[in-house]
Amino acid sequence: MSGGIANSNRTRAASTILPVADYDLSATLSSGQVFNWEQAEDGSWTGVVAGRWVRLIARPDAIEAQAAELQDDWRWLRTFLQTEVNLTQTLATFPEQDEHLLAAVRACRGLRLLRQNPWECLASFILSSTKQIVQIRQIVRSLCQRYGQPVASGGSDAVANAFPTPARIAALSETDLRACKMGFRAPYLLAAARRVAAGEINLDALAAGSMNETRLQLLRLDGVGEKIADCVLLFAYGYPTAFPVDVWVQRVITKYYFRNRTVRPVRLRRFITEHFGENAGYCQQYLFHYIRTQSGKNLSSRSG
DNA sequence: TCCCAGGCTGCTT
DNA sequence: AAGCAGCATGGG
Repeated sequence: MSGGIANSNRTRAASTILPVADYDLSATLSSGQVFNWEQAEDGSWTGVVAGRWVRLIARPDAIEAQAAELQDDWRWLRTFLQTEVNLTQTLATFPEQDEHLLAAVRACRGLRLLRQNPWECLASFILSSTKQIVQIRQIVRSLCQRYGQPVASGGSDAVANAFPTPARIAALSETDLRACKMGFRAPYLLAAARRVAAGEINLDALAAGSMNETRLQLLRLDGVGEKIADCVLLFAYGYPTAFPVDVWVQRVITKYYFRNRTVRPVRLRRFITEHFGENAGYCQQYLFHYIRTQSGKNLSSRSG
């Protein structure tokens, strides 16, 4: 379509500067949304996005990106990082008069929601159940190193590995997957990969449906319940009201908004919808990251 | 040693 | 409908 003449007018480079204010790259990449990013000694982060290795460096009001190869454009990265989102406008939609959420925003300002590939997100969170984030990272890393497509790297390593495709995983055995230490989650991941690879579930087409339609499709998968579905709806499909409730979020909402009294699921859902509003998912990520990094200790069930 | 982890499934009440 | 054991594996 676009011929060589058009391309020759464009700047092709292996690095770029993405201007963006209010972006805490480290908080964002370590906040339990993604599990396949590594931070170097110098503070830079490396990962694979849309099949391309990339190094990210936080700059004042910008993110510097270095790829392994020349790039015609950087939409794949801007989409992933969501650099066009105006954080001030998003935060302005948060509920006023919520001292706990305000404290989280003060402590974690610059935390962002990413826009991930649906398969990688779905597979990662199938592997997440009853696992600590550090362990999820280990499993995902192992899965990528063993079965992911090698891609050219600009770092000290010659290659990096993309997240394995549904077809690649579908061709493996449960034993192959258990070698990545994913335990009882192996059959769930394998079955999901096979159904996606067979076209029984089209993750790309789901983006065209409503949030509830997409949720129902995700819930058809064995090993995927409310929480994992909400993670995929929020982190991959970008539905701003999706609100994953894990043990941490359950704990913090019970403590902050219900005086530590037990809350039935229906009531909890109603509160979340009415209180957090149009960007509830963003609120959730701030609360989650806040309690895990700042005041997690006084929320633990042992001291609770 | 014991409890817990960005849960879900299937079996009991 | 709601409660609950079991599930693999590793961290604290």
